[in-house]
Amino acid sequence: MAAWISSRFAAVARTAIKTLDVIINVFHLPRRYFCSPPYDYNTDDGEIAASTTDDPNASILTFGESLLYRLSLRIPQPRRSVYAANYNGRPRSPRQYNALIKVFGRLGDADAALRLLLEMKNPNVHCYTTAMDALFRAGRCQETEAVFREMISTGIVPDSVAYSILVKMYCFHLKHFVSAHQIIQLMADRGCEPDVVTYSTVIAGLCRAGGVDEAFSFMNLMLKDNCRPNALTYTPILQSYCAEGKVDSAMKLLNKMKGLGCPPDVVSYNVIIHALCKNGDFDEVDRILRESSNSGWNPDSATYNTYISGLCKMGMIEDAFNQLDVMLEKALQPTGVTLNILLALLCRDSNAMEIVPFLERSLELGLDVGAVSYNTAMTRLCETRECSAVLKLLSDMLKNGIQPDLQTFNIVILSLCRSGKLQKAKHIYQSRGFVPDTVTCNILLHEFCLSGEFEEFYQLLAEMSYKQIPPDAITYNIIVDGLCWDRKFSKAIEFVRFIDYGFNSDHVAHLAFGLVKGGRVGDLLRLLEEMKEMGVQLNGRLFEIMIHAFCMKGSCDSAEIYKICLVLDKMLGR
DNA sequence: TTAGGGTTAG
Repeated sequence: MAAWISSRFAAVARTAIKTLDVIINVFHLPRRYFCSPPYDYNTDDGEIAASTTDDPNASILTFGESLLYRLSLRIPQPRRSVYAANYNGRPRSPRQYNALIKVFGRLGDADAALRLLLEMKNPNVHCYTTAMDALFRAGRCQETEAVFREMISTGIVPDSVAYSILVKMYCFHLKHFVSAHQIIQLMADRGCEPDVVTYSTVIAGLCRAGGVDEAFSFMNLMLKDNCRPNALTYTPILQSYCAEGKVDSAMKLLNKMKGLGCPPDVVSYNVIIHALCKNGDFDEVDRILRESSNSGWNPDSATYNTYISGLCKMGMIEDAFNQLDVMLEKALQPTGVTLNILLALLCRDSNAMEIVPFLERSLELGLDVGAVSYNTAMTRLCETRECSAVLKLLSDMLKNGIQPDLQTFNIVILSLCRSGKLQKAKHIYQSRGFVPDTVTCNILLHEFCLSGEFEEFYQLLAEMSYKQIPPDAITYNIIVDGLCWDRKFSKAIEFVRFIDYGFNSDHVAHLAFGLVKGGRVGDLLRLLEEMKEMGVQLNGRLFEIMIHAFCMKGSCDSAEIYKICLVLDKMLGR
């Protein structure tokens, strides 16, 4: 066994060294950056040292203070470079305003986009629609419509772009296709003909909602209205087929598209290549790439990122590096996504201490390091219980003007919980402007259970309901665990009966574990009897979990063994 | 009008 572990370790180490070599070569990183001593951060009580700021004389901020200060800036400051590079301080013409509104919309900063629109004297239709799009991207539907109405009230006649954004909102966020259709009819009535983008938006929305048949029906309507589809109209359909595992149907449609007058473009091929990679069908990917020039398309960085990522996921690291070479030989630039794929590999195979200097150097080189890169690194550091390093990276993100996303904060909260700093985790959750999701709540609920803070546990559940944060299967399991740990066994049983109309095997497993651990074998036997009467299948996995619970409980003396036999009898239907 | 809306990779 020792020899096997030793050889396995050697293989992992070789892969890690190779990964690092490739990253260093691709991004032209001097090797010394990977030999530097561990980065300097304060390991005491989650404080971030002032060395993370530019001012060497700055006082030491606690993590909470530093974070609260940042979070209190509800509206992120505009990136200076955006202004400086383009407009020497302020936008002047409507076109400049529009470009800037678009930038903020893409950065997810709808407030900044809206502020710019409001400071304009006479915004035109372009500026209004770009601001609408920024609000749509931030999920702020009511305000999107409000800007649309405001535009009309100023006497501007909405064009197909403005209507298409409303259609997009109804399809993607509200999933109300009847309203989307009504808008299309309304615009036609008002003399504004829906174009290929308007129709393609609906088709993409229907596909996202799982309605491929409806998408085809809608395409017939589009053809009836003399609007010709293009590659962008068909690509969401290809995507849906692939998501349903119907890669053959996707391939057939792809081959049919040329004859339909809209040859597939690089994105259409990328969708197919992604599906083939997921199935491990790399021979077919090779064939498609070999024939690309004859088929009238050129692979781009996304094509190779998809391929390289697929190979990495299948553990084919050598092949992945070979494709990276091909990509670079074709003079395709490695993107932020390439960086993230390699970073994920580095996180998997290398020492966690290499990750921070790697990110720092990537930034220095001007690589497209974004929230995803930091999240990948922080997840790894959270797994290795390096909470201080996670906080250091959060600090770096803020310092470098990279907007943390919800996933970033969830990783930080998890990391704080795992290192016993529940108060600081709660501090983030309660910060002004922080919008938690199901994952945030699951992390905290689980932690409240572990630390026996049941009052907080029930309060958070009430908040989830109040804030309309939907629970998922993990939340249900945590609730079952929590009720059992709080010795509210009857409520736990009642709850499992209630979820999904009764006795989901995953939740039952949690309940069985809690009942055994709480010494409520009688309740468990009655539960198993009830399930049997209802025709619910009792599987071996459930029994394994219960035996595990008995073992965890210890004291496997004759009385406990007797109880196990009772449970086994019940399972076997005796 | 060389501005604004629909498809892909982590």
